[in-house]
Amino acid sequence: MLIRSMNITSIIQQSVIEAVQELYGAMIASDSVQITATRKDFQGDYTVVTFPFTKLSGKKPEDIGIELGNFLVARVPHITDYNVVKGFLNLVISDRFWIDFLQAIYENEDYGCKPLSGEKAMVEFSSPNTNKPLHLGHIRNILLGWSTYKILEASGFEVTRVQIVNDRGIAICKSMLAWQKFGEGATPESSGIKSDHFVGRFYVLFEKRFKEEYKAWQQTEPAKQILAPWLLDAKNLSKAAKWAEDEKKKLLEKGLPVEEADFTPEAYFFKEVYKNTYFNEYSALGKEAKAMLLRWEAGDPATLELWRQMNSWVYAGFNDTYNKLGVVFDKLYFESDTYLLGKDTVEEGLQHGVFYKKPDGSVWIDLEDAGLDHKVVLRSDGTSVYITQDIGTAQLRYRDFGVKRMIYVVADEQNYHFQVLFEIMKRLKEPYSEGLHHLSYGMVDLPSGKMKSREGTVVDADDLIAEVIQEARNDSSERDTLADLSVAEQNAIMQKIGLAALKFHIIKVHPKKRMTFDPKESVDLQGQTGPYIQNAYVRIRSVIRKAEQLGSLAAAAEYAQTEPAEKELLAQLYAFPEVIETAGKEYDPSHIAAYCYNLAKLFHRFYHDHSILGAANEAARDFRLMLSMATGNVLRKGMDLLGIEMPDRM
RNA sequence: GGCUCCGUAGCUUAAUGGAUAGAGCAUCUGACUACGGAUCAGAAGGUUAGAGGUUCGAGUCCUCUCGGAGUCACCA
Repeated sequence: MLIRSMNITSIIQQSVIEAVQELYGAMIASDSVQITATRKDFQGDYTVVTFPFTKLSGKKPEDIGIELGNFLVARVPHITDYNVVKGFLNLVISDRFWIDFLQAIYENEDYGCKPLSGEKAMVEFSSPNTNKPLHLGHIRNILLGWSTYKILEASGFEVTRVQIVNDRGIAICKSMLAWQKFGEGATPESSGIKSDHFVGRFYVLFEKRFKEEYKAWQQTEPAKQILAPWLLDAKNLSKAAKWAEDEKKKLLEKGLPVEEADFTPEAYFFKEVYKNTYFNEYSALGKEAKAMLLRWEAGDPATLELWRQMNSWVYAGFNDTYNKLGVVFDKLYFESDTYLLGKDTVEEGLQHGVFYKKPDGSVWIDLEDAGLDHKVVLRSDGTSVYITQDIGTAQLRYRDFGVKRMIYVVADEQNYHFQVLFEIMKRLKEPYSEGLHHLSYGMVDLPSGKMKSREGTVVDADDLIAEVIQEARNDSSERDTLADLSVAEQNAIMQKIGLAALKFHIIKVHPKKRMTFDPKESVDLQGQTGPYIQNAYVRIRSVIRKAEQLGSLAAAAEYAQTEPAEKELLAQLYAFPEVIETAGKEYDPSHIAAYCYNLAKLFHRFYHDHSILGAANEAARDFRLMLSMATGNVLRKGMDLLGIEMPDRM
């Protein structure tokens, strides 16, 4: 009985340990027993690698394989046969085992998921700035965050979904100022523009006006006086020359004309070297924006009102995008509430010697023995920096929810920041410090190069979503499978297909890898795509609809001999819980994506080669129906873990 | 320059240290009076950036070189 409820691979593992002890008198650890699914070209279901046992037994790997094989067949009920190829012992599992397994799971819609364990986790994702709409980079972030939440939940955690909204600072002040100066009282309603895009336009407008102002200033006498000495330094000139070379190369690669661009040292100076200084010290617009930030910090009512107005527009727009992506949050943390947090902790840590104070009054931490650097946590004027706020926010979250695991979904440009943050939390002896994890993901590039919001080369999230849905619609119009449905029903299906294409295309890539996003490929509906997997599911639904009057499926129990295509499917279904476990342990949804694709592929092949409803006998038909139902459930669950919905028809 | 990450077919990518590196796209060839062809089967395409090393066994671990990215703020 116990054996029945245990995982077959753990049974094999345990049995191998016993075998090694009985045959060779050696104790081995369970992780030295390597068990994998047998490769397709060989006979068998599971493979034990016998190379590691050569030393302790003094025998050849082949002989060990034979001895272990005999032992396992004699001792383990469901192992019926074995064969040995070099150091690989291939074990054959009985059809009975697989058929029993299928009986046990085919109606269980939560197969693969663990019950709640009482442990709590938190996932922070999306976390946008409130000065412009969401773009492709946010989409990767959101998909990873959402999927991580789903996977952790399936792993038994109670998960809280949060974002930290960067709703304050100079960026939003730029949008506010541009609206105040140039907006003429326009609103998203009056202009008919989606409200977050509306705010984003003013951010862009600010940058445009600032550039014009800067350009004009460059012709003035003070500018020339600043430039002249810089031009005399040979080091500067060589830097400028290198910059010019790099820029020219980039243009050539993109096939853009080189002649029109300005690559003089002057251009380099004003573009790359002096821009920030100009903004901070000379710019009239810069001065106004900074003044606005000061008024905001001082709590000036009119400024706060404008700020609330602009942000509420942005939130309405964000929510619309989140809705389209099927994403919700349990709690929002606003930077305007949290940016002063952490200071008390630093003061306290200062007493305990975790931090130290420099003569100028700034407070630091020495992390050199952890392979890191010295890091400032309070400025000399006593105000806090970015990391101070993160210290306080982590503590606040622990107080709010009691979570011992916090996952931050943030791009890899902040790797160092999180290394430092987590090290600080450890030294502060926070009870959850071991459970902090940075889910770091690579930035998204376009075939034409990097996305840069200032250069207008970002892919907008709303545009992209609309585009993939339109592509699904175009493709569907060439078929007539949905003609009897209402327009609303058809639209709902198009949305599921288009989003599946987009989401799967992004989430199938390992998070850590920087990815090149080709819009043309993201709307593909064939091959290794979301719609391919949906299509397998739709086929299953269609068969089940046709089979509904058949009743009990009792004859499946009499099915005796499985076909290879069926066993491959069974073995893949059997692996589902383990895949969820791995994805959860590694915080890596791409495992689930690969799994779903492989399962769909196996099903498509099985479906093509074997008739389900027209099977030779009732036993085979019922068995195959069960197998289809189980596959459908797992596909739906697996895709749900990626945030992808399955249509019943398409 | 220091530190970190990445480099796999033309392109996008997969592979708890294990068998002949697995897919998809694109290219070429087949399979539709069909349980839904958004499918299936096949061909062709690889010195896993390069050189050493550890190991019975290396795409994976170690060292170096080359190429790309990120970071090294009293910015966030």
